[in-house]
Formats: sequence, C-alpha cells, structure tokens
Amino acid sequence: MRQILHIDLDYFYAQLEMKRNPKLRKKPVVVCMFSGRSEDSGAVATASYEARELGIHAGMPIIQAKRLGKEAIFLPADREHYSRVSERIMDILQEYDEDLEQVSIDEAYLDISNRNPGNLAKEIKDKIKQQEGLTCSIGIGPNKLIAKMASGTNKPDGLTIVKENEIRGFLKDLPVKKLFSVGPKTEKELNDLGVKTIGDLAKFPKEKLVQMFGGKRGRDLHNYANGIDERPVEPREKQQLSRLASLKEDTDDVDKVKDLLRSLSKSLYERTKKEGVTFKTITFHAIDNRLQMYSRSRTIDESKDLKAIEKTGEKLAEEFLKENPDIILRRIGIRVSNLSRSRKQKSLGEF
DNA sequence: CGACGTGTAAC
DNA sequence: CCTTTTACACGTCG
Repeated sequence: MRQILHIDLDYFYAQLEMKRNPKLRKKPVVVCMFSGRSEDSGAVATASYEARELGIHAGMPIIQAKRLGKEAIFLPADREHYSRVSERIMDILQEYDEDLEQVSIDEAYLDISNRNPGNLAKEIKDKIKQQEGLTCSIGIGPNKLIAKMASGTNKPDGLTIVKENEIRGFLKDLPVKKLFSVGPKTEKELNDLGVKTIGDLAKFPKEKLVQMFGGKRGRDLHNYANGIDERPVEPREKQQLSRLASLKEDTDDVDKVKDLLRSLSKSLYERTKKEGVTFKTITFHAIDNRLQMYSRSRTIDESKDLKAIEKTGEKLAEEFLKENPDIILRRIGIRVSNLSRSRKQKSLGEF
C-alpha cells in the first residue's frame, strides 16, 4: 500500500512578507501582481488569513480588494525572493524523498510508503519551522489525490491523515467543485446533470462521463470521485517555459507589441540558460481586450539562442497581427517548448 | 504521427 | 475588473 504526502506552504507569499517584516504579523497582508497599466491594475497573488476575513482572495482584481479593505497592506510580489526560499525548502524535502515531485513554488508530493506518516510529517513541519520559520499544511493518503485534498482540509499549520477505509466518507458529501481537477466549467456541467456532490459523481454512470468529457477525462473524473488515483509520484521535467505581460495600453501597433516582445524574449532566454535547456518550438501568445486568447507557434531546428526566440516570436506576432487587423491586444507572451537538457550545462556549484 | 491551436485547470 | 506560469487533453490538418 502506498503512502503519499502532500505539502503546501501556508499563504506562502504573504507569510514570507510577514517574516521579512514582523510588524506585518497578524495584519491583513495582500501580495499583489501589479500589471503596470494603471495605479491599481493587477490581481491578488496571496492574501493572509486576516485579509481573507475581509473577503480578499487570490485571483481577485486589486482594485476590488482595496474596496473590501482599505486598511489592508498591499505589497508587490517579490518572486525572486519567494523562489529562493522555495528552493531551500524543496532541498529540505528532498532529504526525505529524493524522488520529490514539486508541483509549484509552494507545493510538493513525496512518496513515503513504508514509513511512519505521522512522525515523518511532524518532523518535516518542525524542520521547516526551525530552518525557515514557516508553517505548512500536510496531507497524507493512499494516493496523490487524497493527500492533496487532505492537506487542504486543515489549514493553516495542519496535518491530516486519511486512511484507505476513510476515503469514501471523506469525499462523499463534498461539493464536486472540491474534487481535484474540477474547475468552474466542469462544475457547471455536472451540476446541470444534477451531480452536486462527489458522492453523486461517484455513482454517476462512467460511460456517460466518458461520452461527455472524453476518454481520459471521463475516466479520471469517475476514478477521482471514487478516491482512485494511480498516478505515481515522480520528479517533473519542465515541458515549457514562458513569459507573459500586459501592454501599457491596449494596442494593435506592431512596433509596440514588438518592443514588449523583445523584453519578454530576453527574460525568457535568461531562464532557458538558467535551466540549461534547448528548445524546438516557439509560441507567440496574445490576449485581446475582450480577454480572448490566441496562440501561434512554429517548430524550428533545436536551438538555445536568444536570436531564435526573438526572430521567430516577431515573425509570429507580425503574421498574427496581419491576419487579424481587427484585434486589439491587451497582453502578449512568448513561450518555448519541445525542451531538451542541453549537453554542457554549468553545474549548480559553478554558479 | 508530429505540428498546431484551443480549452480547462491549478497555483 | 481580469496576473503569471505551467500542464495536459483534444480536435484538426497534412
């Protein structure tokens, strides 16, 4: 029987800001991604629990958050700092399972089969507290799905263990939206079928789900609702790297688009160097003033050069704007994919 | 089958 | 009013 541990750093960005400035402790702290197009444009990245009590949540427009809580403290996200701390924490976790699966900057899975889950989880929490002064929430279960959902049930600073025979009861009465992989669209589709809880979904005919959502998705929904998840814990290879930003103002001017695209390309190139990857596919991304998304991509001979990103990106942008003269752009992005580890990457030690 | 474009989801 | 970054499924086309 597998034992999987999921760890989630609590309100990560806001907690780090409180650690950097202890005067912020116990205050409503809102870490923001300012887009730069106007004073308060942008979205909330993370809200402290005190800010959440004011109704402020991640993903919310900053302007709206300010209406809810004038008194809250709004800080710009310092992602470089957060990344550095995250790396140190992932290093700690790797000592417990070298095949750690990092899911995001503040989340990871460990396969802890054949160990004492409770003791191990407490040890990990203590170590992160002691070395970084941070709290986290941990969930443990027979698979990744249950571990992940368990870590979310008791926050912050939680520890939740769900045993095999408890899975059904754990899931049964939760709204479908709470099931991992069910977002707003799927929730709506399921609700329209009268499927409100995960228990309802578990009983729903599998063939109908497959018919509605497609083979893989239909099966996943059925299995997840029944607490079944065979996905292994495995280190993730980066599949793609990208940079996205808002234009200062909406535009269809090729030159304005190209200017921003150049700076995004440069930043993306630096990232490919740091990761030590080569790429074959370059994608230009566009989001128009009605928030409709588009992409144009091209596959080239394997490359690691800035020029390849810049030139291909510009061509794709030009073509896109020429084909769509009526579209007004709001945000653009550049992405590389089809990645390979480049031969001679500087080892971390040389850095 | 690979390349390309879109949609959904998670953080 | 609406950020950033990543993953992956699926349909289509040649």
